[in-house]
Amino acid sequence: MDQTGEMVNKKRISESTIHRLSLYFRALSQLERENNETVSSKELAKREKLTPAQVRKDLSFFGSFGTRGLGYPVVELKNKIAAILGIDRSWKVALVGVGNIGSALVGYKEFTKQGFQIVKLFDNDQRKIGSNHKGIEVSDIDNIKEELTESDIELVILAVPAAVAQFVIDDVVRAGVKAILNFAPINLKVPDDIYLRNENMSMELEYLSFAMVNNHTPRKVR
Amino acid sequence: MDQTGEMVNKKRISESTIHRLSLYFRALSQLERENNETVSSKELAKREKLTPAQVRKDLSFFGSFGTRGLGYPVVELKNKIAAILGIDRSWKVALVGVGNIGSALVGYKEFTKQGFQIVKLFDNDQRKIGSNHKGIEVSDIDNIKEELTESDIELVILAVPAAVAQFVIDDVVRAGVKAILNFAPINLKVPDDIYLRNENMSMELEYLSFAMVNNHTPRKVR
DNA sequence: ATAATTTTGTGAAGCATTTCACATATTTGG
DNA sequence: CCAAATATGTGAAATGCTTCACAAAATTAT
Ligand SMILES: NC(=O)c1ccc[n+]([C@@H]2O[C@H](COP(=O)([O-])OP(=O)(O)OC[C@H]3O[C@@H](n4cnc5c(N)ncnc54)[C@H](O)[C@@H]3O)[C@@H](O)[C@H]2O)c1
Ligand SMILES: NC(=O)c1ccc[n+]([C@@H]2O[C@H](COP(=O)([O-])OP(=O)(O)OC[C@H]3O[C@@H](n4cnc5c(N)ncnc54)[C@H](O)[C@@H]3O)[C@@H](O)[C@H]2O)c1
Repeated sequence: MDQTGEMVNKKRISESTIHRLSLYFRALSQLERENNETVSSKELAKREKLTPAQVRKDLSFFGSFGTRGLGYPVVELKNKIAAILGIDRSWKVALVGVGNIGSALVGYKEFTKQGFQIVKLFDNDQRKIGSNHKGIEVSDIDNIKEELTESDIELVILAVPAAVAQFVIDDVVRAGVKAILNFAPINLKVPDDIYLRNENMSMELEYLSFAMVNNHTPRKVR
Repeated sequence: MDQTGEMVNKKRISESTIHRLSLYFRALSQLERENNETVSSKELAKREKLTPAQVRKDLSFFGSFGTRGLGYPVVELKNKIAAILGIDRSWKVALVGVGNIGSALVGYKEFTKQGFQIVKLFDNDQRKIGSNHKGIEVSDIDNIKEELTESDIELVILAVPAAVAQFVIDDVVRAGVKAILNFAPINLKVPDDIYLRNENMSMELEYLSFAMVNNHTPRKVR
């Protein structure tokens, strides 16, 4: 370890590589359903609109999983990637803000399949507190600190209005949660040791708008 | 123009720059609400966790909007960025798939504020066709070609199950739409002249999972 | 009016990511 | 069993993106 507490010699993996691992995982799941034993970097690349070299380079950061002349074993590689991404286990998730978007996310099967289980809901609306969504009772946001602290929830999805998002995330952080996915269109301040990702749909619409107005030729889609 | 029909000498603007323009727009909207006349690249950067140099470089691709020693005029810059992004106008949008996520998106105020107006809904579920969501009647997907062709809709949000997404997008493309925002977790095939963006929430959760498991220190949040 | 301060705009340098290209390993076909 | 074909893994080159650093311009202070 060095002074910052970081592993020395541990290669930096880029955000793009991690995102592509998700794509590989998705393609491999499909290949498995189609009963393919092996897959080449060429085929894997084609399925996610990438290049074969990119696929091989990405995988090479984590080991060598293929056989020359043959390709990669589908199921084995899928499991390896799941382990790398940390989705070879289940994560308990709490969702804060059971409104339009929050309700849509509760019970989204794809999350559960990937190991993300929403097991707790919070809101501050008296009409919602105590009500039941997909078998989960909505808790009072005022109890979030106690309820999260004594739970094994490590991840929170934040789906509250932007105006209150900073206050709510402060509570979430105080409750000891280290990873947060935020849907509010605002730059939230959190301590350095918290992993925070933002989902910003307007951004993608604006990208499309820009592309149309400017006849933009993107290097690639995302 | 060169052989490909592209403007020659038109600088390639990176995807990252375009996404940051959205962030600048958002920060400038807030600065306007706070009655700030001007803002420096330093302050703008701070508000979106970027660097001042990045802000200035991004803006410099499109012109020189600031005053040395003073900064950028808030309202003027906001309008300039809106024009660059193409959101200084209104875009008519159709949404296909009025399910969990689709319903959440209909009537999401933030979209309307940025000029994206959802004016048409499509579904294939007989129970939903004819019903009313936020004042919009749900149309039958079977009529999409005619209804879109004779409309001024230029953008489609696709919120149907992954299993049918390719068929539905084929219909959307045939109807002449050139820009699509897709929520289904699948790589859709479209002709080269179609702008397609994918919104993939699992990817962000998986990124968080990877970060936690690997003690990942990201270069920056997104 | 002048000096000190602030802040932009931008080439150039530095850094990160992607693509190339090929040695190497393995399979496939005869 | 050998030759041809296939496909990985990876340094090196190419490309792309971010940060640096500073001249130039404007403001602010005296
Ligand atoms: N609706 C969409 O399609 C959409 C899309 C993208 C992003 N978003 C963002 O997601 C967030 C939620 O949007 P929405 O449309 O679901 O809004 P919503 O008003 O339907 O839901 C917000 C929920 O948060 C709850 N809430 C409010 N204050 C709270 C607090 N202090 N503690 C706990 N809960 C609280 C409300 O009671 C409500 O249930 C917003 O930030 C919005 O900008 C929404
Ligand atoms: N629910 C979520 O939170 C969530 C999050 C991220 C992504 N997604 C993705 O968004 C898509 C929709 O998810 P959902 O949860 O809203 O599902 P859903 O089943 O609630 O909604 C899908 C809607 O599409 C309609 N539909 C089905 N086939 C159709 C067709 N051929 N033409 C037109 N409409 C058709 C259905 O009738 C339904 O109303 C899926 O691809 C899903 O993976 C959902």
